[in-house]
Amino acid sequence: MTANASSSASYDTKPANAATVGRDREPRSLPMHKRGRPQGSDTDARDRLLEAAGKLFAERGYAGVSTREVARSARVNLSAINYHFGSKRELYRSVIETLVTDLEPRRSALIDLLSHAVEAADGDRSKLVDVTRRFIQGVLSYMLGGGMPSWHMQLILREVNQPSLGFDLILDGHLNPLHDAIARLVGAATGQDPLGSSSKLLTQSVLGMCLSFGPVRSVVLACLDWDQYTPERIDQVVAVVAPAVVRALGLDDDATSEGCR
Amino acid sequence: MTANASSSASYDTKPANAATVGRDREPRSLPMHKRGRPQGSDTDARDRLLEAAGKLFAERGYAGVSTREVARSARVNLSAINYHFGSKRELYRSVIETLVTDLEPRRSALIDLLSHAVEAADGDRSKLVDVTRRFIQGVLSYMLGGGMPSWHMQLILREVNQPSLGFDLILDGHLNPLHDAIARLVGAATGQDPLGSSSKLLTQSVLGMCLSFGPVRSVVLACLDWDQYTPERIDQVVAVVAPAVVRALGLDDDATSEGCR
DNA sequence: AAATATATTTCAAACGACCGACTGAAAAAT
DNA sequence: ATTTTTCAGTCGGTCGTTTGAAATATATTT
Repeated sequence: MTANASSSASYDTKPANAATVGRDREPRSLPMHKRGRPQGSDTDARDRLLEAAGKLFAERGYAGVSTREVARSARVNLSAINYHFGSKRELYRSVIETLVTDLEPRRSALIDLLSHAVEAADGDRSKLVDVTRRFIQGVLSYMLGGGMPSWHMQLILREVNQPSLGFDLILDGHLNPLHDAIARLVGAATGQDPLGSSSKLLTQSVLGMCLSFGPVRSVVLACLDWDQYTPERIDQVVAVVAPAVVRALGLDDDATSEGCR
Repeated sequence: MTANASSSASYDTKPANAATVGRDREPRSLPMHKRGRPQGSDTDARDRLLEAAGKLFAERGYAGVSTREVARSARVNLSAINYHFGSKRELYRSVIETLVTDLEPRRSALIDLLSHAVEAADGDRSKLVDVTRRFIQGVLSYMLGGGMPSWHMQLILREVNQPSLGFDLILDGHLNPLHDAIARLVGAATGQDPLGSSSKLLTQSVLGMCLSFGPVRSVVLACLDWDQYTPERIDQVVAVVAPAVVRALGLDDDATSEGCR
């Protein structure tokens, strides 16, 4: 009956409840899109719950959001939460899991860009400069541009600032792979071991330069008296940050930009 | 004068007995804990409440902490919260207010260091390099070293990430003054207007390089497999970040370190 | 020095509101 | 027939806040 049923509750006579462990629902018919109640082209209640819960949890934190509020925001009945996820905690865990999964394309795109380009540069510092510029451009326009629901980064930062459920998921599934890829660029730029602590620390600095414009945007906006990011303003940020990162990585010491003066 | 704001109604001619709910509780007060005001040697309950509440709010957020928990953690009776602050919200506001006040010495020390040193450098780039190094050293050892309760920065970041009560207090009272002072250094280093948007954005980047090691420390620690910061590790961080900031500010382009090659 | 007043703190209990979780059913789409 | 979803509750618990009282430290006045 209950979707939770962690201990016993093996009612074999009853038809299986939907949400067992994880999102491994695995219905037999692949093309089965929607069964049951929802009419027309409306999306699944489960998906709506994940979306609404993600937004609310990012805005106000796990404890700051009630299940009733999530259900109302998702235009779904309260019981649907326990039906699909079993508990509020499991809902939160699923939100993080879905988040890491949804971020996969962007993440692997950035990682591939870095890995291939760094390898292709093969020590050519002007090419490394170009890689760095494109990487910063990609990261910032992703984080600041409206291409993705803005609560993604907010939820990540919240989990990073106060690790709870899902920190390991985010760390292993998202942050560490990104970190390693950037560290390869850093290593190529500094000539040091990408796995050494110096490279890791410098990588963290570079990441911090980007993060300060994304999740911690409130300070930027308040300081510059901006109400929101626009494409022009994002370009402005990129125009400042990208050269700063290039310099921080020591990639401008030879005749790449303006030469020695 | 009672610390409570609203409730006037001091004495209202009500006979002391026979008015309340008729609970006939015999005194039976076994004096395991003395009632009333404790001896003056102990710090007062208001301070203990502010300290305990700050720690808890920083750890788990406003909604994640109950007033009962704050009272228990401060070893203070629950009623003392409403006596001293009137409500949980007011307690939180007072915590932020006290935080900004307590940070005053460190803040003004950093600001003075920057203002005077930048003025004294008067364009001398090698002196600016030195200022930058000392500034980064000061910020990082303050944020990472155990010199101050670690929940300060955590609470600030929380408020910055999700502005609520106290965001304006923190912004106007702490972050903006610091930001302006750093912007002066940035302006001196780049030769641009410290009040221009380019300087402000670069300042934000520098701040981000430091923040990523402080409030967002969980990622650093997990990535480098550190359990905590030690003095040696802080030195290591400074040794990486300070030169990176110097380079990001473009302060190493002439004969400061190794010269043009 | 004694008496008094005031401010601080503890105590036990209660209030209504909300919370997460659960239930048993019915309805609708597949 | 099965699965999804809504509905209208109920359960025990916790929440923030309030109350009335007593006890004690400190300040002020006598």
